Amino acid sequence: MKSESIGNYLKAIYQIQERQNDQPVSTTRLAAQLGVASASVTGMLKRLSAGEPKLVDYEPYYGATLTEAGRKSALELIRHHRLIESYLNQALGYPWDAVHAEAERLEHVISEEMEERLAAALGHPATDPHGDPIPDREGHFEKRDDPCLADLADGQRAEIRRVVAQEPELLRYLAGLGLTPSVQFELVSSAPFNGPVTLRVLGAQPSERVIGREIAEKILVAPLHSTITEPSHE
Amino acid sequence: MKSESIGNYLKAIYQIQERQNDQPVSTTRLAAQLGVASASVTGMLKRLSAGEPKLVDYEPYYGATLTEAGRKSALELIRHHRLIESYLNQALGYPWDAVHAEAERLEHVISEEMEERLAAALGHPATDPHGDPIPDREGHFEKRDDPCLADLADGQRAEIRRVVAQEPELLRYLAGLGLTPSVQFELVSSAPFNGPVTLRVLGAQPSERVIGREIAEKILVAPLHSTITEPSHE
DNA sequence: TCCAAAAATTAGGTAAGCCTAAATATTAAG
DNA sequence: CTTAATATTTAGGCTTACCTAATTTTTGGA
Repeated sequence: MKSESIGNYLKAIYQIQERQNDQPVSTTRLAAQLGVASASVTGMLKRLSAGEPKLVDYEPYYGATLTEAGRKSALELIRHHRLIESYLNQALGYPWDAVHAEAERLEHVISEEMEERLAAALGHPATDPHGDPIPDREGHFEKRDDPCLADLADGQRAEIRRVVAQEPELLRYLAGLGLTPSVQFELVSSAPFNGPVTLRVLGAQPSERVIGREIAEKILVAPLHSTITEPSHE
Repeated sequence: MKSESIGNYLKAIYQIQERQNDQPVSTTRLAAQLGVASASVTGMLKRLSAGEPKLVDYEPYYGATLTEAGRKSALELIRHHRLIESYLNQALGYPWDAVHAEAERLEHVISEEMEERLAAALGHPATDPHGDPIPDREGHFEKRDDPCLADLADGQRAEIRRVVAQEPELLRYLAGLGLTPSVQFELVSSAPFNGPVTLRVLGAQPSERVIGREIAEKILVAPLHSTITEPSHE
């Protein structure tokens, strides 16, 4: 990687593109994600699209997309990040809300050797503590399109697969509610008008949880086959 | 730490001062250690002695010494470095010749939390894989003044305490000879005119080793009480 | 279609850290 | 004690990665 800054741009472009079906990323969006001024982004995009190797395709006033080389670099950083998060959590006992910040700095400086050793020590895990998939060394990973908790029908059972968030406060809140990957639950009800979502955590006492819609959309799940249909009251 | 570069200057000044009884460090010496031009060093020394907090005392044409604040920062980095080396070696199975390079980058980015967790995971070790002492969080550590292997008298037995080197080739060479910290040996002879040093590794088969004087001076030892006096031939 | 708001770019600046070349200080040797 | 060699600093430049302010382009509504 040319520099830490360049890596951060590539990661940001990758992540934004991922959320918007590979559409070009706007200057403003990137600036917001990176916390820098738009003018700085314009400058960097020019550099990235001019340099050798070309890391992004950039069309002024239109947007930026990663080239294959840029995608490769972004995924390598993401692999580093998620392996480090996993390692900090599993080997060093970090709580899941603290791993992101540490990984954010470490991801830029670890060697290929360290990457390999971390992966090996963890048994080559497929996901990090938040359920985010860890790309392999070639940048491949299973692309899932899990529905979010808010998409479930009332009475449906599901397992938490992934929590799309890194804010420590939110993560601590969810951990406090027992809503972490691999936990199973049954959706009780989704209030209308984007109201709160009520669910029952299987095997927890007490089991009922009520969370806001916004948060429910950040929890990705895998519906379970054995759906128990509750008698509907109306 | 203000920046990675500043950290490297502080570490370098500390290490040079250590080797020359806290005497002021010259621009040229620092430049050589850091691999930068002398003019760059002059510029940085000005910054370091002007900034708040003041990290070095700098007298143009005379030299630089660390202030108490500079020493603190340098020792924190050194603590990071040695803890990381130890961890890489013990927990991740790195060979001792590979830990330095990785630690050199990681030392600048780990948090206080990670420092603590590494130390705890290792049981708060006193030395790193090369036998270098690890300062505690306050920057305190036992200052020893171990003699080097070349200082021993013929027939004297000793234990290797520390190997003052980070070049991978040299470290691999020594590991190949079985000359690593805590290994015990008996000095057979020190050839005159700075000639090679011959020794017998206790409990090794074959046990005889012959190393150059220069290398022998990088191996610090602790003489053992039970000295066996060989019959002197002349 | 025209025009104001929003988005993006250009222009001009800053700080960190490096560089080379030129100037100056110090030191050591005759 | 002078001078040549060596050490150090100053002067002037470069790149990266930011910034703010001004300008230009695009877009969406009346």
